[in-house]
Order: sequence, then C-alpha cells, then structure tokens
Amino acid sequence: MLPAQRRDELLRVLRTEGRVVAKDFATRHGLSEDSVRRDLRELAAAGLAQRVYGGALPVSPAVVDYAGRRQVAVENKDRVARAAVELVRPGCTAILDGGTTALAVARALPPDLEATIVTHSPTVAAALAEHPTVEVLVLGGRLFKHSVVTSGSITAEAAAGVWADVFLLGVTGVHPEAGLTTGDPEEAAMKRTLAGRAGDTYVLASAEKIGAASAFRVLPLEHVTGIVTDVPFDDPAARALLDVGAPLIPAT
Amino acid sequence: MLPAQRRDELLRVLRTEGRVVAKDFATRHGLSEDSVRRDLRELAAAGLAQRVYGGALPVSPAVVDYAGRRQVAVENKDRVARAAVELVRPGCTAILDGGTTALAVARALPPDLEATIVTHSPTVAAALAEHPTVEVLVLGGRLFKHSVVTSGSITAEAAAGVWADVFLLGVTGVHPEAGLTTGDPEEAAMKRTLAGRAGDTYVLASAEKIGAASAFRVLPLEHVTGIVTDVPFDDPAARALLDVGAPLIPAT
DNA sequence: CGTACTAATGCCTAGTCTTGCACGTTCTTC
DNA sequence: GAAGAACGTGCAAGACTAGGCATTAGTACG
Repeated sequence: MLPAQRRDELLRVLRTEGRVVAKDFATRHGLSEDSVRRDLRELAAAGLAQRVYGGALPVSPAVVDYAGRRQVAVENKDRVARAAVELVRPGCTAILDGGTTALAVARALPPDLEATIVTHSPTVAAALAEHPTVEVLVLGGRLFKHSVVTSGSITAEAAAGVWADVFLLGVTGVHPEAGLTTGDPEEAAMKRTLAGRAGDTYVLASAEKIGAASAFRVLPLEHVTGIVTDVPFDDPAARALLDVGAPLIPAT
Repeated sequence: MLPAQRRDELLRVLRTEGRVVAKDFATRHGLSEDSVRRDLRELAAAGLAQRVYGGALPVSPAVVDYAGRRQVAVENKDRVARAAVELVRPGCTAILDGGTTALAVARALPPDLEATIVTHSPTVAAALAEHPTVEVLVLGGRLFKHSVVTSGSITAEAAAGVWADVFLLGVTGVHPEAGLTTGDPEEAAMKRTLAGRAGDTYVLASAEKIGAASAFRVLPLEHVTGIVTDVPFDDPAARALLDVGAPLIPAT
C-alpha cells in the first residue's frame, strides 16, 4: 500500500469511525505499526489528526460538543465562528453578543490577539478571561436568565458609553422578509441598541438559522454589513436572501 | 477504547447527563473502575470536572438537578458556602464577590430562594442564571483577568447605585494584625468599595485562609460583621483571631 | 545501464504512559 | 458505631512511543 494511500485511509477511518487504533490498523492492513505511527505523527503535525496514546482521534471530536447541543449544529457554529474571528482585526474594538455562536467566536479568537471586546454576556466574558491580550469590557445590568446576558436600561446606559468598530450579532432567524429576528422582545431591543453602538454589524448565522424567523424583529436586513453563514449558496433559503440583496459571507 | 477517547466520552456524558457514576461508566464500557477513577481525578485536576464521592459532576452546574447535588462531598469551601447561604435571607439583597468560594455560595443557594444578588463576577452571574427566582444584577466594567471579576472606575460607579443588606466577601487571608488581605491592590480597592455598599459584610474564609496574610489590605477586622469559616476554634490561628475580637462564625 | 540520491521501511533501544492490583484510609449508610 | 463502598497511593508489568540506524525501494540523471 502506498504511503499517501495509507494516510488517506487513516483519515477516512478517522472520519468514519471517530478514531484510529495504531495496532489494529496495522494488523488489519498488513502494515508495520511503525509506519502507522509515523503516519499518525505526520498527520498530527499537519493538524489533520490528534495524536493520542494508542492511536489518534479527529482534530476536535467531542470537544466542540457544547452543552449537549446537536453535534451538527455545533460544527456549523464552529465553522461560522472561525470565519467570524477574521472580522475582529488586531487593535479594533468589537462588541460580542451572547449565545452559543458568540461564545464559539470568543473561544476561537487567536490567543495573541490584541483587541478590545465589549460584551453583555457573562459567559463570553468568562471565556475571554483566558485571553491575556484581549481587553474585556463587561456591560452590567439585570441578568436575563433565558439567554444569560444582561439587558435592560442599565445595560443600555452602559452601552451608550461605548463605540465599537464591529458588532457580532447572534440571532435565531435570518429571513428575506422578516429580517433578523429573535424570540424575545427585550432581547431584540438590546441587540438593536448594541447595533447602534458599532460601525459595522455582522450577523452570525449557522445554516439552520437561514430562512428561519422568530417573533421579534431585531433589525431589517439593510442595516447589516454582513451575514456570516456556512449555508451553501445554492440552498434555496440562501438564494432567497441573496435575491433581496442580503450580504451573505461564506464560512468555509 | 483509547485512554484519550475514554476521557472525551466521560466529558460528553458529563455534559449530556449532568453526572458520571464511576462504577456504572466502567461497567457500561467494559473498563476497570480504577481507570475511570483515575480519569476523573485528572479531569478534576484539569478543572474540567468536579470530583464527588461516587463519580463526578460538571464544573458548571448547568444541567445538574438539585437532588444530584446533595451527593456532593462536603469539602472546605462547600462547608463554608453552605453556612454562608444562610446569610442570604429570602427577600434580601446581597452582593456576592468573585472567587471559588463565592461561586460555591452561588451554587449552593436554595433553588427557590427569592432574593436579589449583585455581583461583579461573570462566573458567579452565569452560575446564578440557573436560579429562576433570583434576581441578578451584574456590575459591568473592565474585566480583571486574574480573578475573573470586573473592577475599576466603571464597576465602582455601577456599585454606587446599589445598596445591599449583606456583602459576602472573599479574601486570600484573614490575619489578626493585617486584617483582611488579598494579592492585588486594585482587587483590594474593589472589594473595599463593595463593602461600602452593604449594611453587613461577611467574609468567606475556608480554613487555609485563617492566619494567612497577603500584600494588600482590604479592610481591618473591625469593619467586618462576621467571618464564616470551617476552621476549628481550638486552632492556634483561630484563637489568635478570637483574641483580637474577630467575629468568627463556625461552618459546621 | 549504472550510479547517486532520496524516501520509505523495519528493527532496536531507552524511556514514557497506562493499567491492574494490593493496601490502608475515608466516606456513606444503616 | 459497624459494615461496606469508594477512595488515593504505591508498585510492577506491560503497552506504547520517539529517535537512531541500517536496509531496501524508488527515482533522477549522466
């Protein structure tokens, strides 16, 4: 078996079975354990696998599985998060919304990024405490239990003292007619306030949000600078959005 | 099953089921209880799980039901926390400091307690999101990475608008001469500010803090209403404190 | 066709990681 | 307060690993 072929096979097994046991793989394919281990080492060095004692695991297997959400959606959110990280330029000030996608963005920020992040989410703030070079400003106020963010007049007042370059906004629906929506009126108002405190507003919308709509409008599509999403552009819902001029940004 | 995979699986179960019972997990996956226990120990050491008698719980109590939490082994901080919970009367307003002991208090609050909790710790705020009947006010401001609390002028300003019945204060040292101390001057100032916003100030001090002193004074002992601690009263350090009139409160 | 070169491989060794077991201790329960 | 379950620790056996080294296979070039 060719070396390259062997590595492809390793990656395939890794994807389909979620793991590779060096010894078993060698036995099953009539290879020496040495070769398999060498391959695994190289795949790990290339960032394509995670080397562990006894074999290898996919790069980020269950680790991304946050709070027991559906794995699929989580992977989507991760993809969106990785793309959204690019929007936070070094030296800039960004407002980060609450929610799992925004949390994923916080975690995905480069460890050496020097920037100022403003957030009304205690969870996001706690996650950002891990980033030594990021300056974090927490917007205080009444804690809104459902989505674990502060909101209301105190928070709005605190936000009034802030001007940011970008706002990364999480919503529950992005719809061609309804625009950006979320499930709670107070939450919607808070997000609207934050959008007013930044130059550019980018929406974080994993595929399942595209074409969906909730009860309360946050903003019309025209007020948005970009919508970061991992939905394929030939998806009907995506097409409908593109038709009304929504600025979709693909998350590879 | 690979060791690394086993740990991932443990974390996954922890997140989805809210707990892991060592014996069951071992039986279900055909593993020795020893390995499972060892893994749990390591996960706990890494801060990814909370070790309890019989198994483990998630670090954040998000999915843990109250019944499951009763099994939690009573460690020092928990003992102090359980005693401190009594200080938060129904209907009152309490300021909760940052730190692990304060976090333990937040988690130990009765699920049906109706009270208002003010905090400058995002971590504590996130934990309190689980308490439907507790009104939570987050003090915003610059995030102080080391101890994961907000502090500084913005936070002080937000605190100025608050008046609470009690302040539960965490420190790193309670010393007969030095008084209450902590390792950072800004942190000390913040705690002092908060103490000025409440009628009574209670200190949360697990045994190892008693008799210890750090570089920066928060308050002299005279300004304190009570010091909740699990140290035995016949301990020399405790005696020294009692001798200077410190109001020690025993945590059973 | 032969030579020189590189890549790939298998084997060996020293060292690390994991595991199951034994033992004494701690915690829970009745 | 006694029995039993769960615990942590120490230890030795075995599995796994990285790196070195010699051999082989494959390739480029004269």
